[in-house]
Amino acid sequence: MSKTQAVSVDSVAPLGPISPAKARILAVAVDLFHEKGYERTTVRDIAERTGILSGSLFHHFKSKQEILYTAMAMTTQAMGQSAEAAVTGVDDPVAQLKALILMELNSIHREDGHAAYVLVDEWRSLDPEHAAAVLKLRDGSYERCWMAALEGCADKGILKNNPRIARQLLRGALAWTRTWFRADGALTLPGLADEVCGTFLKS
Amino acid sequence: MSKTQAVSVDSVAPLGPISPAKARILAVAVDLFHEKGYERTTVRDIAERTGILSGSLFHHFKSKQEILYTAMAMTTQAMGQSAEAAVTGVDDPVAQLKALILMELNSIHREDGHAAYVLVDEWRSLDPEHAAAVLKLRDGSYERCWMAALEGCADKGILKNNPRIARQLLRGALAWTRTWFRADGALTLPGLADEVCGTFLKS
Amino acid sequence: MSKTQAVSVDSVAPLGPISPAKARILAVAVDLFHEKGYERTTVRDIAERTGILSGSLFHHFKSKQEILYTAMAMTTQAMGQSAEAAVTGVDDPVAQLKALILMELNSIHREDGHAAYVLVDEWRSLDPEHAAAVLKLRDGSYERCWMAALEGCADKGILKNNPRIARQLLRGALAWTRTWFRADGALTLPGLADEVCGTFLKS
Amino acid sequence: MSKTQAVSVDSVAPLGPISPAKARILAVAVDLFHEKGYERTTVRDIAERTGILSGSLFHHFKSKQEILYTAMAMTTQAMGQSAEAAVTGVDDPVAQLKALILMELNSIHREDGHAAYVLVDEWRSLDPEHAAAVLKLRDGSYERCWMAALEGCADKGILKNNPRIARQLLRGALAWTRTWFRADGALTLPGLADEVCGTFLKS
DNA sequence: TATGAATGAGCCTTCATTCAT
DNA sequence: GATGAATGAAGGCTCATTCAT
Repeated sequence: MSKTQAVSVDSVAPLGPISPAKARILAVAVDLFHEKGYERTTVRDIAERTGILSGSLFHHFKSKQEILYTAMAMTTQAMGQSAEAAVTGVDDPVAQLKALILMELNSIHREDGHAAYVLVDEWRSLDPEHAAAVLKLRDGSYERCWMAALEGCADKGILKNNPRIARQLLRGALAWTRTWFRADGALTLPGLADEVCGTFLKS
Repeated sequence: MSKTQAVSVDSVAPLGPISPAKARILAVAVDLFHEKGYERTTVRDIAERTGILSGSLFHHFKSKQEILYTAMAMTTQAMGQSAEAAVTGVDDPVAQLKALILMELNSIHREDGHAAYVLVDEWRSLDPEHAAAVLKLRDGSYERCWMAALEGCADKGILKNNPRIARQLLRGALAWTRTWFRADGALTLPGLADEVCGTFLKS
Repeated sequence: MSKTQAVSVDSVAPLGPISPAKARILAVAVDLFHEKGYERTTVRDIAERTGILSGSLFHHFKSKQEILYTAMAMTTQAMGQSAEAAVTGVDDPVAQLKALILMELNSIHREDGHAAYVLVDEWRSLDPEHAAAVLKLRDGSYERCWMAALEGCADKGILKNNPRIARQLLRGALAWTRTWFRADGALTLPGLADEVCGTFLKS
Repeated sequence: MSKTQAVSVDSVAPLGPISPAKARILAVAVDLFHEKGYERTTVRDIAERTGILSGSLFHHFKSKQEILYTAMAMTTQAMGQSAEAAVTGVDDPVAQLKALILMELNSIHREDGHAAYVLVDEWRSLDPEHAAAVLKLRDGSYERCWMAALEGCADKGILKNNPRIARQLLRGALAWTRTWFRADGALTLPGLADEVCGTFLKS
């Protein structure tokens, strides 16, 4: 996917250090993007909820777009690290897969932030250059973990689909849980993870 | 979901007759929404590509929002009819499920319009009242077909998941294909439909 | 006043014959202008309440402005005739004055139309040329009657003010009654007319 | 009048502090409303004459309507204060009445602003809620002064009419002077005030 | 005469961004 | 770093008027 992009990534500034002020702005922005969407969230909304004035935002980010990009890039990095952590020291590909599914579900449904939502829902609001930069981050780490686990399962002959296709079907199915899943007595996040894992593996 | 909505649907005008002019505007709008998203599409964009002036749009639709609503409602109705057609005369629940999966994939990937994309991607741009009206349309027909097929499979003991969960996982997985699936020699739409169907059924 | 206007009246078409259709449109327009004001009344409002479509209005009047002008000019003419009728055969200037005051009050407060309101309230919405034409109509007949009565009173030494000033004070006082006077047991229109007349004459 | 209004005043923001920028905008707006009327004055007109761009207006006022409301409310307050000042320390009700008449005429005909014109002429352009708020301001102070003076005259038996009616007739007569009175050698504002006062009192 | 789609200028308002203080 | 007034380009929508049918 990213290989077919003709867009240069060089013009996108790398993720600099995140000061506490920046972090607060990002947290607010992510919540707001989740509530109303990027386009309908104004820079004033973000400033107001952060407790500063709109002009001050631009001392921290040079544009609204950069806020979105930073949020997505950070989330991507964080999820990459979570993925690495989830599979580190786990040899069994089935266990790896189960861990990754649970990790992705946790990212989506965690209560203290909506960064993973934004990563899916606001993709189209990201400029092509920024999108390419985020994709590059994602493919480097997060997706590598997934493909390793899936290919491990395939090698053992227990994956129902081709690993590439399985990955895409899984991604869609998991991302969509944000619209319907609510933890309750009957179904917990780990329970859902097990169920999804079982679906994609031969029983 | 729709049951917990406090929003009244009564204020939303029912879908009136679609004149040729309206149909042309809708087709253009759907393409544009797909290309750039609802928010970034201006009424002037729509008018220009339709070949009329922006003021003329408002003879046919009383607001930009109504264009979105009409497009979504029409697509929902059309998909409901396609779903009914797909299962009519088919008794075997597995065959029904296969037909519905293929039908949904066809809706998403048809070349002459992007209405199904819009139905998924622009959901958040729809006012609560309009959203409730569309949901009502969808639950009445389209989702009923799906649940009948899935429950049929479950009754025969060959569905891997609870029907409700299966439906949601399937919906996410299928909708997401819009971002990665491109028909080529190796994988056709019916081939993908078979593969997805097989994933969710015990082999 | 009209003498100092440099505006030519020639460009304003004289009042042609008023067909029944025109009359109905005018009646509706006057009511609407009274309810919402000229600017806030749309040509579609007028058409709708008349029971025709907006395009059809322009077969009867060549512009919205012409509707206003026609309504004002007709009202002016009608009030001129009422004034002539009120003083015809009356010799005593005090009786004339009383009759004119009552006539003006009746015009303002009649129940079957709001033409006199419009004449006062929408003056500023009238183009200078049309305004000059209406003024000319008014000065020719209506105001002549008033001045004759007031000068008659002055000649008898019973008018408190200079006739020109008295006329202006009276006009303002009477026009303003539209905002506060409501007929009830205590105060009728003839009663008010008597009271006003008494105010401006030495007792 | 205001008692029969069902409109709540609570939703109307109280008059905040008037910054110099706001004051300049208001002065310009009032002049423009006087020249062309509220409806025909565009926010671009106001901005241009103020020397700013149209977008900047909305830093100071949240809508065009709020500009009108603020102008009217300020004028109402100012006239209330003028009225209090005019009668303070004056015991004789005739002198009070004379002072109030002159004060009202001065407000209407002052050369440095047309606020009092706007107060009368653009009443109908004011939203019902804002109108109720202005009425409340007016009845609290301005009208109280008038009624006190008129009732004082009535108690002495020298007022020709019932005080309520006298007030309304006076208001109409004085407001209308804006259309015809021009100070010249023959008639000055104080001269006119005397004349009007004499009209309403028994000689 | 009536219709109603189309016109196109114009309106109020929003909003990301800049910059002097 | 923070402020908040100012910018100026759009944006959605309105509306008097025209005209082919």
